[in-house]
This record gives sequence, structure tokens and C-alpha cells, in this order.
Amino acid sequence: MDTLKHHHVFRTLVARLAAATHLPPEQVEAQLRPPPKADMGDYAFPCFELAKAEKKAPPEVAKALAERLIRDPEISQVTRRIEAAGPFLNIQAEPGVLCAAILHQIVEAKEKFGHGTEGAGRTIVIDYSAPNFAKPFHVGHLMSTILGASLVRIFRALGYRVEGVNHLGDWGTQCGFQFLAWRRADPKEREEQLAKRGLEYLVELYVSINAPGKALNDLRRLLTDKEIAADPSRLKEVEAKIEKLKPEVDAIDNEARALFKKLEDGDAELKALWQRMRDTTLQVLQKSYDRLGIVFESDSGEAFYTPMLPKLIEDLKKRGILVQDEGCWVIPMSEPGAKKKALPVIVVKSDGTTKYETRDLAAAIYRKEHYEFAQNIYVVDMRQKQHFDNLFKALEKCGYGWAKDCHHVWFGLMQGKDGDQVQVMATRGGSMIPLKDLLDRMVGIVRMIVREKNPELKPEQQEIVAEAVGVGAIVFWVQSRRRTSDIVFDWKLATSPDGDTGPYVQYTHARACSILRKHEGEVSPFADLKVLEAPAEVAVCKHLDRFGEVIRQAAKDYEPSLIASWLIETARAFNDFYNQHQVLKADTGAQRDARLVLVDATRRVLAEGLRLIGVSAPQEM
RNA sequence: GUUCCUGUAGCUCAACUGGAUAGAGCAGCGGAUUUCUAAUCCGCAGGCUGUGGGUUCGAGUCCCACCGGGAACGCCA
Repeated sequence: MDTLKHHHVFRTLVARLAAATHLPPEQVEAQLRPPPKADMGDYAFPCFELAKAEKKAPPEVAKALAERLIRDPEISQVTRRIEAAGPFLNIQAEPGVLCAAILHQIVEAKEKFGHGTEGAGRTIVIDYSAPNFAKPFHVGHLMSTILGASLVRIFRALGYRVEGVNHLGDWGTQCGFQFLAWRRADPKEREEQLAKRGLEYLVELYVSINAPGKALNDLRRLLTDKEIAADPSRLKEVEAKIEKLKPEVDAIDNEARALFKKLEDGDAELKALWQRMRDTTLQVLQKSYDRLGIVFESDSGEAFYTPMLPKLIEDLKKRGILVQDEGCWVIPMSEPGAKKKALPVIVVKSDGTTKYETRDLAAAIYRKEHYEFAQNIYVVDMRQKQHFDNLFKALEKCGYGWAKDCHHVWFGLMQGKDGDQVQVMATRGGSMIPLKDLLDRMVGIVRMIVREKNPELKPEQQEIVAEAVGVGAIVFWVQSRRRTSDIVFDWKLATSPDGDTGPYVQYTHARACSILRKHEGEVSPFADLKVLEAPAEVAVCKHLDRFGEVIRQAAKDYEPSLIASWLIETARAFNDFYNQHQVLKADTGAQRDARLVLVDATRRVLAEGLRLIGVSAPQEM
């Protein structure tokens, strides 16, 4: 399964350690880890389990093991120091040998270093981004979009065939709201506005038609406010306002629902309008995807699956999986023995229309038939956890064993800060920041820095760098936290160019490229890499060595942030090396040649790591 | 009310899935440039890991309770 290839120093240690302890090599490999501090050594082996098996104290076992290994001729060729430190066995590899072993792997594998073939012949479907029809692309969409696109790249690096699907929210009652707003607008003006402002105008329509509904919600929220609840006169006032507003909101809701039903029933005029609105949306989205370097294999949204619904529903009814409940057709979710009744999944609403659950069922089945996936992944925020739990359970109830291959990769919410109030960014509330604004602002900040730091760069080159570093900074910011925590959007934090950021890693990469550029020649393939013995050199190599392991962990946990933090650590190690040692003006030619290999390897691996998380790597900045 | 996330330095986050003295960045203070890019590097300071119990050789990590923050709770998506 795990085809991670280790260099010969590591392999030797595992083999000899396994022989000395009589443990299976896999177990030794799993336990062998770097100690907390670099001066303790390169590898540490905890002796707790071994001690348990031998019924001895761990420090005693560690000591005996150390004495044994020191006398092992194979081990002594690759190690400099082996010692017991309490219950741990610490091993320092022979520095030059270790550096050479690691760098040889990179020189050989080039861009493929760290990649794997464990996914060969298997397909993964990743459903991500999925913005809604006729709504703006804002910073709230960043998480799914960036996380999903990154997972696509990571799984491809491990040999999987990956199908990225942009499951557009282009069907449902919301379309009815959009149509209603369109109908209420002046026919001449709406054409002009759509031609001139495109998506922006559609968003305006959507916000305006939802304004009464939002006002009603706000009023209802006031009812639970302690201060108001305690004051009968104000409470009455609020209740009166609600009563007054309710008929209007109900009317809008009913009309919108009716319009959506008409669309779903096949009304040609609405279908044409729908197509125009969809095209307008996609056209604008494409600009953002281009800037982020994202390409989807499919943009089949919810609408794509609607033709499959009647047959699916008929089939489920026939098999007795769908049952009637309060006018709806549902899949019951309650387990026979459970004490609490779980709510059923509604597949057909009482007015005969379908829900997004219906389309998600059809989509999953279609993907299984069409792609034969090994995994079907949904990159959607945590609010929909229950929805996906239900969806997967429903698939199971439909008799699909592959339901277990479906995963909801959830993430925390992007929240806006309004004074002390923290709330989720939403289109309805109008509190969201368009993605374009955020990217433009960051690019602007970077543009100023480029002009200041690198004035000899040609203006058009400066602009390319500003775009790459600006967009990269935002992408890195999103990727630099674990996906499970919420983000409170803060302009200052999101757009900072200093510290543990994308620009830091990009700058490090550019520095490495700069050395190679100044070298003006080939990096010698015959360099004697064993001369790389300084602690800073060894530290860089050890970081590079971890790349493959980090990619695999990121794939296993669906957590690209692991690559982001590894990039920071690796860049830091390289900058430390850069500060301490000269490359082009090294003391000896042998040292220079070996360090050039190190610089070249670092440059390669950093660029690849950045690519995997969706950040570009300019050669100068 | 039920369920699910979350709580670590002033702020934003890590901690290799139960291992050694809990680490980075920002902000603050002090240093390093006759040098391949100073968008860098080094040092100082900053902590009862929300609180209380439990599990064991060992807990930020697992279990229970409580407190604070966020979210979901069928005919929206």
C-alpha cells in the first residue's frame, strides 16, 4: 500500500534494528521517528514496547540495545553516534552519508520526488467549490475551492486518477427567487443592467427579493433577545411588525416556489432565462478560477442530475425504500432499536418537487456508474455534516455498499467581524467580501513591495510577480491552518506578507533560484555529496527527506495544511543555511558543487510543495 | 432542549495521532549587511494547554462533568 521509498541509511537502520530486536521491520519503521531536538540525533527509537515484551525497564533495554548496535558493522557505516537516553535510543547518522543518500533520491526523481504510485488504477472524485447560481464568488468560497483543488493535486501526486467536479448550485427554489426578482424588474432596464453588469446585477436582484425575508428573520431573532423579551411594549411592537411583514414574505415564497416548479416541469421560457443566468455566473467564476490556477474536469451541477430523478424516484418507490410521510416521499432514518427518532430524508416534497438531497443521491449514483470511484469526496463546510451523514446512510439503505467510500471533508466557517459581533459571511446578509477584492488588495500590497525591493525588474515582470505572490499569499493563508477550525476574517492577518506566509516560502525559493542563475552552469551530477556535513546542511536535507511522508499524511487526513507547515519549516532551514554558508564562494570547489546540488534540490522540492497547495513559485521576486 | 465542532503565549496558529524540557509567526525589546536578494538570520521576553475529576509507566492529545465560543436540528441549499 505505502510505496514510500526510503533512502539506504534509513533502510539499513530499520533492517538492523529489526534484526537486533526481533520485531517486524514495519513496526520498527513506524516507531522510528525524529527526536524532539536536532542535537539529540536524527532518529529516535522508543523502547517501551520492547521493554514490556522482555519484562524489563525501558532504560535498561535502550542501553543494552545501544551497546549491541554499536558493534554492528553495517550500522557503524552509516552512523556517527548511538546512545541510550532514558527509555529512548538516539541515533545520529553519519552526516555526509545521510545528506548524500537523501539528495541522490531527489536528483534521481526530480519533480517526482515524494510522489507515489499507490493510487495507480484507482479513481477519486472530488466535489468542491460548488458556488451557487447567480450569487457572487466571495471569500466564504475560498475554503472549499482552495482545499478541494489542493486535494486534487495531492492525490494525483500519489498516482490516482482524480476527477474534480464543480457541483454548481444551479437548481432549486433559489432559482425561483431569482426569476421572481427578474420578473418584477422593468423589462427594458433589466436587459440593460444584465448586459452591463452581469453577475453583479443578478446578485443585486437576489438580495432585493430576499430583503423582506431577511427583515422578518431579523425581527424573529429580536423575540429571543433578553432585553426586548423583558419589555412587553417593545415585544408587542416587534410582534406587530412581524404580523405586518409576514403576508408579503409568504407571497414571495409561494411565488418563487411556484416558479421553480414551473421550471422543473419544463417551462421553455424559464429554461432559457435559467441558461442565461447560469452562463453569466460561470463566465464570472472562470476569472477567479483562472487566477487561482484551477481547472475542473466537470461543472455538472445540480441541474445536470434532474433528468435522472424520475426514474430514481420510481425505482425507490417500487423497492419500498421511499415511503409517504405527511405528503412527502421520504427515506426513513430511524434505526429500529434507537431511543430517539431520527428525522427522515425528504426525497420528494409535498408539492411534488425534488430537494437537493434527491439530486445528491442521483449524483452519487451517477458518479459511481460513470467513474467507478474508489473514493467519492465532498469538500463542503461543516454546516452540512448532518446532510452528508444522512446522504451516505440513505445510500446504504438503497443497498449501495460503496456508500462507505463516500467522505465528507468538512471545514470550519469563514466568519466576518463586525465590531465585536462575529458572524458567518453570507450572500443574503450582504456582509461578504468579493474574492476579487481580496485578491486585488493583496496584489496591490505586494506590488508596492516588489517595486521597493526589486526596482531593476521590468515593470511587466513586476506585475507578474505581484500577481503570483499576491494570490499565493491568500491561498497560503487559507491553507496554513487545519481545516477544522473556523476562520474569523481579518484584513490584517489575511494580507500580511511577513512571517509564516506564502511570500516567505516563495522568497526562499526565489533565493535558491537566484544562486543557480548566478552560477551560470550545470549543477554537477558528479559532486561528492558527502562533504555536506555542517548542521545547517544536514537540517535542510532532513527536511527535504520528509516530503513524501508529508504528502501521504496530507492525503490520509485530507489536510493540505500539513504541507504548508512543512514548507515553512523547510524554508526556515534553508534560510538558516543561506545565512551561515556561502555557496558560490565556498571554501573549496567540492563544497561549492555539493552545495549547488543541495540548492537545486531545495528549489525543486519547495516549488513542488507550493504547487500541491496551489501556490506558484516565481524564480525571482 | 438534542447532536456536532472548538478552547494552547497579548494576537493568529503548530505539536508527527498517548512519548523526552508544549513550539512557530505577529506585536515588543536587543543584535547581524565590505556577502549568492535583509521579503532574511540570531538573541531576549512571553504558558497551571478553559475548570475539575478519571484512565496509566506517561495526557495538550483518550473518558466523564462543568464553563465560554461556533454550528446544525425535515418540505432552503
